[in-house]
Amino acid sequence: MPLFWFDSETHLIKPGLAAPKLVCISTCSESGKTGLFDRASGLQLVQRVLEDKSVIICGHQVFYDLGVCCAEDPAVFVPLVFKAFDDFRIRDTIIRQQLIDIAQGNLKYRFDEETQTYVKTGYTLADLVLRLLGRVLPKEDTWRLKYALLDGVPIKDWPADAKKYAVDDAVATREVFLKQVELAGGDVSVGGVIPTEERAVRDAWSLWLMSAWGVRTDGEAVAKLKAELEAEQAEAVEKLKDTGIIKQNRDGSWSRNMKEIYRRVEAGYVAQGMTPPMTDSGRVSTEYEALVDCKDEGLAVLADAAGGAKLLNTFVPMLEGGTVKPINSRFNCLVETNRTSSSNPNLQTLPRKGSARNAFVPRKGMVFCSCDYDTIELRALAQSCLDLVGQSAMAEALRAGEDLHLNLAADFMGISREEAAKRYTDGDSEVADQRQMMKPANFGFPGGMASDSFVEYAKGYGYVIDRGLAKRIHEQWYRAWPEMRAYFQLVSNIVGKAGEGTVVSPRSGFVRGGLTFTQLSNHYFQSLTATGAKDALWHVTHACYAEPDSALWGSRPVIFMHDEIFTEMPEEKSSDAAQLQAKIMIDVMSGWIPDIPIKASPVLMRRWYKGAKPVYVNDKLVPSKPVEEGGKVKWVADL
DNA sequence: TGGGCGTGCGCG
DNA sequence: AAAGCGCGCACGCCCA
Repeated sequence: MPLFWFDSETHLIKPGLAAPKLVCISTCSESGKTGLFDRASGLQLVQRVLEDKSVIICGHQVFYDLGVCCAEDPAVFVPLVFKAFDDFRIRDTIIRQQLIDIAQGNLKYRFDEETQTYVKTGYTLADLVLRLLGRVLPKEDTWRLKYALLDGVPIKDWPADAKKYAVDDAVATREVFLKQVELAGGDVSVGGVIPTEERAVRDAWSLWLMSAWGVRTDGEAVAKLKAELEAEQAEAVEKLKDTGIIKQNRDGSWSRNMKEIYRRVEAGYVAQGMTPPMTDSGRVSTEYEALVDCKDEGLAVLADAAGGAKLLNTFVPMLEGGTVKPINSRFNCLVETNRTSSSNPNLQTLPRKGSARNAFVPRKGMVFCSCDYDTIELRALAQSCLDLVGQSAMAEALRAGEDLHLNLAADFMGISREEAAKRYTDGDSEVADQRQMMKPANFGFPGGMASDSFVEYAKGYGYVIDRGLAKRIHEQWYRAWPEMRAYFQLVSNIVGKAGEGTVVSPRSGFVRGGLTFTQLSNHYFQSLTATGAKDALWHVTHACYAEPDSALWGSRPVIFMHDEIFTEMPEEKSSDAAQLQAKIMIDVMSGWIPDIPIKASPVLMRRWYKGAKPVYVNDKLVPSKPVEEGGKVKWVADL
């Protein structure tokens, strides 16, 4: 298949405008022949190339360029672009390099031969040209950010360096691509495929579209949240301003005085005859627990105010932006585990407590659909055990429809699993509490956690236990899931004496290197979950954008949170759309985790509510809203 | 004044 | 024998 490289120059990206107007298209053929085309002829050319099923299309952050074309003429380009992804005809030099680097454990930092030091790994075109080709791609003082000035000017009248810069990028992308084929030991004649890249680019396209569509917030809710948080902070400042714990800046704002905080934490522990907790680098810890446990009145106030301060400073400005223009979080397709990340702003870490999530609202005429997988990482773990060690009690329990936390609680209480199940459904609070206490066991131990660390980990779930109890729970956990001994043995063998290993995931083919024992323990189930969830996102996105007959047509994914797809749906078809989304998610994940039942159920909302429960009226899924009833939250139809 | 770094914490 | 992971972000300190 012939390869074709292209790059676009555009007007600038602005908040709320992820795909700005096109100025020109530059191209490079497999033989190295270059071209430079104005907007109209460039679009025609890209269209022809997309239509030609014999061509593989490559770019550096190619999703941006494809998105720009789609924005120029959606009716023509959206179906063509999806078809090209369907046919695995798109390649991206960033994705390729990231996959190569993850396989070698070099994604974030790598050893630089020239300087003999570890350096941060970069992925701009200039970074890759320098690293792979050993030459400098001029980026400074070029036309890069100024192509809007040439919009409408015939290319024959462009300054020579403006033409050169545009073409150079396409040429450099080709050279980088070919070098990558070499690095990966591949064959250019079959497209130079790097393991899992063909799916990765589809995933990345889904995530790019999600970024570009963006998500809105509601002005009233944001203003209310901001006012509450500001009042709370002012109150804390009033209490702390004369203690030395905080100090006033020139502009009147207040900052923590770390020296005084360190001093007080230490003094507080010493006064109780204890040694203060330390950080890894030997400094006195100032985490929440330390601030509370040192029994210093002022630090207790500080500890309480910290959450609100973070909410106010990190999230409120972002939420305010969303009342004016869509929030275009950047979703990154690949981190070391094959999971995704989100930045500017990070929508994957919005606090569950507080009201930040409640500020998000769907666009007019739309409702939100949230659908997440039920205990998916444990299901992925069970599948991994079947694949790697040939058996899994966890898999059997899941196939029998049992509750993994409840099973563990029953074992621990010395009662039968049947009895525990009955008492739990009857609302027995002792069983419910024991079950709750087993959650950290099921979530922490698979990653290779030791029972001593479990004491701290359980604290986060609200359980204060001693080392002896932690050890007993750990042993109980091993008895419940005996395959985990073989699992850790296998992990240990792979990591070996060197303390570092490389693995190819059995189902996805994803390659990751430089793994330590605990990293690998987590890696198998985390990467398998990520593979399935991203693949599900691609199929949901496909239905939304490229399948006019689908119930999902016209819906738009807006946030992806590892095991959850959050979507905007036209209200009139939202019941069918939501149920189709859930079906796609289950079907796709079942392809990756075929031996374990997969569960996911959708819920509709007119605002982002945490923990929302689905509400059905006459078999139709309708938007849910919470109502307080005698101190309990009940979910009712929001019509 | 600005970048680098350590710390702590949000989420899954 | 021993072993939670991995993101992004803000703050405050340090050093140039």
